Amino acid sequence: MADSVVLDAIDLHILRLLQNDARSTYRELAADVGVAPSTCLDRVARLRRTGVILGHQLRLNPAKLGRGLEALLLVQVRPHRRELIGPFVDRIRALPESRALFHLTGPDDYLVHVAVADPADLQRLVLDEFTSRREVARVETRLIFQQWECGPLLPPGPSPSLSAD
Amino acid sequence: MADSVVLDAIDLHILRLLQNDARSTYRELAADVGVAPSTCLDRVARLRRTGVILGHQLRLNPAKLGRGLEALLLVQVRPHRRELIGPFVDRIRALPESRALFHLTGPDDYLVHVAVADPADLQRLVLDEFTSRREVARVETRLIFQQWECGPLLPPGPSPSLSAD
DNA sequence: AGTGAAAGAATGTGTAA
DNA sequence: TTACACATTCTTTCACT
Repeated sequence: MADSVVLDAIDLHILRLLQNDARSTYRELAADVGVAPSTCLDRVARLRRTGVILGHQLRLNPAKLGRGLEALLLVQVRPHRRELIGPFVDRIRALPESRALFHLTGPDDYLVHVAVADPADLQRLVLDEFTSRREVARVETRLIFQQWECGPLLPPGPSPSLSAD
Repeated sequence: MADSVVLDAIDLHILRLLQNDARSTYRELAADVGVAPSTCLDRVARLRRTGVILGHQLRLNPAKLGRGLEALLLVQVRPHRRELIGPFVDRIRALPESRALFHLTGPDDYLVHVAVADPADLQRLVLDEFTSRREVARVETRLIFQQWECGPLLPPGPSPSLSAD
């Protein structure tokens, strides 16, 4: 499951187009890539089967949902043992405020990306859901001024621009 | 983009279902929610128009694309002035290794989520694209052991409908 | 908000390279 | 095995109620 899959120029072209707009139809993809629509269908089905494409996700605007303030919480869990971090991870993932959770190297064991209504809501979250837990030794809160998505994720290598045309 | 949007129980139900599977058909949504398919279409179109739904994103597996190592880079930019950070942000966003970029409060000005091939690739990225830049005062690298998506993003509070700005 | 029809897309089958 | 054309089925979308 962690092994690389062989992707040719057509696969990469399709992935690049789908990352621009995940709702493109197979007709549109086919026209851009220069193959038949049914071939595009086969290619995408294969990418999905081999685990390159994990799924389709809806991107929502947190501000429009009453969660206009986002923050990253750096969390130290002590002691850092399986029987404590399992329940910790489960609990954090289940919070409606949590957007993403990372287990990291370094002085902070976890980074939690949260979206809340306002500073008072953030204070409540930190006090009631983090520092009140026995295994949480320290929480450092960093507000997010602004965030950006970055370019499409594509394989590294000498020819990142091998487009099929 | 900061206009108030009022979401009723049907909107929230649709959003919850679409976050579970962004490829659900309007027929399936309609059956689950208990309205006509065309009503679902109208609701989703409105959520899209009002900016609640920002778009559909393809979720890819970085490991399958030869980027099996992910890390978070905490970056200090000195001096932290507009004429320096504008080009910095543009450059980082354009890197094929960048997945997301955050401008933060706290001692580290930026957090960059990157996906690379291996530790040597990460070392090259840090040295050639970060510490070699004059405005980058410090880079702290934290490897990602594991990461999790969290539950659906929904409005806070006991009231099923609200307005947000 | 719901109904039904027309347009369009997804998907399976057969077939040739 | 891989790509393609075609046919069938299902979905989306729009005019009307």
